[in-house]
Amino acid sequence: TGLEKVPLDRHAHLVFNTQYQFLESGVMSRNLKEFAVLKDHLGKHQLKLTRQRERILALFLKTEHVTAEHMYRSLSKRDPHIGLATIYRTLNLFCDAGLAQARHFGAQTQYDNVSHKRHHDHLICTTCGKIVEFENCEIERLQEEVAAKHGFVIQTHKLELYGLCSRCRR
Amino acid sequence: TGLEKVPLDRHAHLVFNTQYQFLESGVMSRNLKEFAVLKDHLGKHQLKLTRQRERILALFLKTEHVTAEHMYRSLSKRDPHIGLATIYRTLNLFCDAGLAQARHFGAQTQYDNVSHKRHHDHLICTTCGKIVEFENCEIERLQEEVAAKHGFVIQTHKLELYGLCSRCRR
DNA sequence: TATCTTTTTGAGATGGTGAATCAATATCAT
DNA sequence: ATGATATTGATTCACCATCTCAAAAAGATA
Repeated sequence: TGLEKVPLDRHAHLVFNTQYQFLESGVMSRNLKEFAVLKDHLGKHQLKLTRQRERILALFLKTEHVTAEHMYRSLSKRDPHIGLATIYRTLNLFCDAGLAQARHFGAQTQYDNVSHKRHHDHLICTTCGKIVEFENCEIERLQEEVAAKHGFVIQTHKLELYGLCSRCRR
Repeated sequence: TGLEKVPLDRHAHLVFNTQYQFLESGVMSRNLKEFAVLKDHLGKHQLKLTRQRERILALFLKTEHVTAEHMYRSLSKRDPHIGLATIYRTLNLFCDAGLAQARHFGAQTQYDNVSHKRHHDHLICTTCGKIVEFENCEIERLQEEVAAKHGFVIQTHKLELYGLCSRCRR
């Protein structure tokens, strides 16, 4: 799903036509940074700002991670004719723009809001299914170290520890 | 794909009938430990040892990670009528037995060989899909520490770092 | 070993996700 | 306002993994 298009070199003035009034201007003013990132990406790749893209961004920024299906259900309430394909396309666009990140869970794809930097890691009991969330700075620091050693820059991570909780061990 | 069945309490003698001769005994003698784990799991859950399960295990143990499709192609050469469904079922069985671990990458599911502990963690480039395997004892030690703090004993874990490799960052 | 119960198999059907298609529509530079 | 270009959404499509079920195999029993 890569953008093959060569970036324009005339993206100095990213002024969009005033003909199109932003319906979600309230939401956007509270997410100026992300909105600017999107506009920048659109400008650089000769893409257009649409009502759908704006609405999808507004909803996307409210949550930490969503699936396309989940967004579809939410957006349909207001916008009964929004297409699921548009949501998939737009979420992939957000990935290209660096606002979102796709993660494959089971059969479904989750789109994480990159601006919510908090990643919670999980301890999962293999017997009773209990899940405990934790955070460990030291582990995160070591992860950065490992990544750097291999020339990577980390965007996000997933750490899951599977085992037996104290109750199930007895 | 959980096993709902209640474990038998008569699994003290896990002796399988000699009527069934292990076709892959050579391979199995080189993987006694994993084979024992499988037999133990089968015995505990009233499941049967079959030629297919044995062959799938034998091939599975030779590799570090496979997809069901990949195994299907390999096994079909010798066993033209092996079913893809059987491979999926058996790989999921291995996951239940703790021999394999499913990892969803893109649309497909990869099954990792857990006995290859040395290459258990992954660095994944979100742009080109490149995967680098790594190992870090210090991280594993901290994982144990975190788990202990919450009363858990770790059986296995999954650590995936997503980011940009050096090539894709340019 | 023969018999009997239970589990497993394999071929095909099914379900569900995400992407491709394309005519109609919207954006935005001029 | 106009025209070139990109986007939309209904639909179709492709793909992976699971489900179905009659036939076959495993293995407990005698």
